[in-house]
Amino acid sequence: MATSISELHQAHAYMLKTGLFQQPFAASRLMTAAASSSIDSLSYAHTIFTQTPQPNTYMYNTLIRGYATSPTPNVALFLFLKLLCDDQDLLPDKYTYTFVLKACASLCRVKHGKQIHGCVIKNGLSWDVYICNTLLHMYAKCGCFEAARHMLDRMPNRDVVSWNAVLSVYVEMGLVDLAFDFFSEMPVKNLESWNFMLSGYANSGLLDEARRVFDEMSVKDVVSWNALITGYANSGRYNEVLELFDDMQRARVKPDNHTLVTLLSACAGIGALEQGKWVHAYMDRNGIEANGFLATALVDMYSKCGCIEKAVEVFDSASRKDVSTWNAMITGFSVHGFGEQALKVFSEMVENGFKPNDVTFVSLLSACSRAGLLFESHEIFDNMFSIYGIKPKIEHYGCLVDLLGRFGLLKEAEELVEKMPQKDVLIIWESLLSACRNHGNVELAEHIAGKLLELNPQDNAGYVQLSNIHASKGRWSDVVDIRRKMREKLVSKKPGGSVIEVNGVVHEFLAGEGMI
DNA sequence: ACGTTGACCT
Repeated sequence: MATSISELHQAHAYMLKTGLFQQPFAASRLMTAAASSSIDSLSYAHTIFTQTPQPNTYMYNTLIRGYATSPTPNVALFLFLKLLCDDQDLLPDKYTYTFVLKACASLCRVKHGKQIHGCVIKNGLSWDVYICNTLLHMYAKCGCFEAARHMLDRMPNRDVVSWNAVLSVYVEMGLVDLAFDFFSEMPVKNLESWNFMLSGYANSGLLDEARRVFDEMSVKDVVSWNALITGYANSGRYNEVLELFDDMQRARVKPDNHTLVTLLSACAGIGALEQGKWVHAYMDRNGIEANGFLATALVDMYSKCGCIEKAVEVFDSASRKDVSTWNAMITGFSVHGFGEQALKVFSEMVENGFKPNDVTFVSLLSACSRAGLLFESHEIFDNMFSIYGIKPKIEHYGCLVDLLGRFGLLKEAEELVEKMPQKDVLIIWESLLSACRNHGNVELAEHIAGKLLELNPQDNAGYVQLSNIHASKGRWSDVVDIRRKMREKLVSKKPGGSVIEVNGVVHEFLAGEGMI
C-alpha cells in the first residue's frame, strides 16, 4: 500500500508505461490507494478518475466516499449527479447510496437526502440495513427527528446501529434530555450506545450525570474513560482528571493517544510539571512518538509549566508537525517574553509551507504586545488579511490595542477601536481604559468609561477602573459616588486566583489570602 | 475489492 504521494506517482507512471492503467481494475486500485491514504491525496484520486476513459461504479463509489468525509462533501453530491446523468450505462449501487447519503448528512441537505431516499425505494433497496441506518442518521442530522422516528418504527430489520444513529445526533447537538429519553427507550444497547450517552453528559458539563452513567456501565473501554476524563478536563477540574487517570490504570485500561493528550492539557492547566513529565516518560517507555496532537500537547504543557527549553526540545524533534504544533511553539515563546523567537518560528512555519490560521496571529500579535514590538505588530496585522486572507477578530484587535496602549499611543488605539466591527467591543474598551489609567490620561479614560457603562451598565471593570483613576487623581468624592453606584447594581469584583505546583502537589490560592 | 453509529491539542 502506498503511503506517500510520490509512491502513488511512481505507481501511476509505471502503470501508464505498461498500459496497465487502461485496465479498469488496476486503475481502481490505484485510485482507492490515493483516496484512502492518510495523506491529503483526494484531489490526486480525482485526477486519476478524470483520466480514466470509462470509470466504473466502483471508482465512482471510492471517490464519492472520499469526498463525503472530506471538508467538501458537496463534490460527492456533484459526482453522484454525474453518475446519474453522464454515464447512462452505469447505475449507482447499494454502496453508492450509503456514501452519498453520508454527504447529505454532513451538509444537512435534507432535500437531496429525500430525493435519494426516493431512488433507494424505486430501486428496491429499502431492505438494506446499511442504507436505512445511513438514512436515519441523515434525517436526524438534518433535524428531522420525526421523520427519523417514523422510519425507525417501521424498519423491519432495525438493529442497535439504527438506534445509535439517532442517539448520536441527539448527543452531537447537545440535546441531552432528549438523548436520555431516547436512550432509556432503546430496546438494545451496546457499548457505543453507553459511550454516546456518557459523552453527551460529559460534553454538556453534566459531570455527575456522566459519572452515574459511567458507574452503571458493565463494560467500559478506553473511549468510555476518555469521554469522562475529557469532561472533567473541559470543566477545568484537572486534579480529578489526574485521579481518574490513576483509576483507569488500576482498571488496567491502556491509555491511548487521546487519553494522553487530555492528560497533558490537564497538566498544562494546573502547571503540574511532574505529572506532565511522567506522561512524557510513559510515552518514551511505550514507544509512542511525540508527533501531531501529542507533540502539540507536550509543547503546550512544557511551556505552560515554565520549561520553554523542554518545549523547544520536543518541538525540534517532532517529525510530524501540524499548524497547531507551530502555534503552540509560537505561543510558548510569546508567553515567555521571547518575541523575536516567536517571529522566527513563524517565518520557519511559512517557509515550511504551513498555512497560518487565526490562532497563529493571536499568538504572534500577543508576542509583539508582550515584547513591545510595535513596528512588527503593524506589519503582521496588515499581512494577516492581505497575504493570508484572515479577517482580524476581536482577539487580534485586542492585542494591538493593548500594545498601542502600552506605548501611550492612546489616540491611535481609540481610532483602531472605532474601526472595529461593533459586536463585542466592550472588552477592548476595557483594555484601553486600563492603558489610560497607566498613562494617567483622565480625559480619554472618562470618555471611554462613559462608553463602557453605556454599552453595559452591569460591567464591573468600567466602574472599577474609573474609580481607580479618580482615586489616583485624589478625586475622592467621585470614588465614593461610583462605589455607591456599584453597590446599588450589586456589581462585585470576583477574587483573582493563582495556582502553583510544589513537590508534585498543586496548590490554589486566592488573591488577598495568606500564604501560610 | 467498497458500506451504517464513537471522544483529543492552540
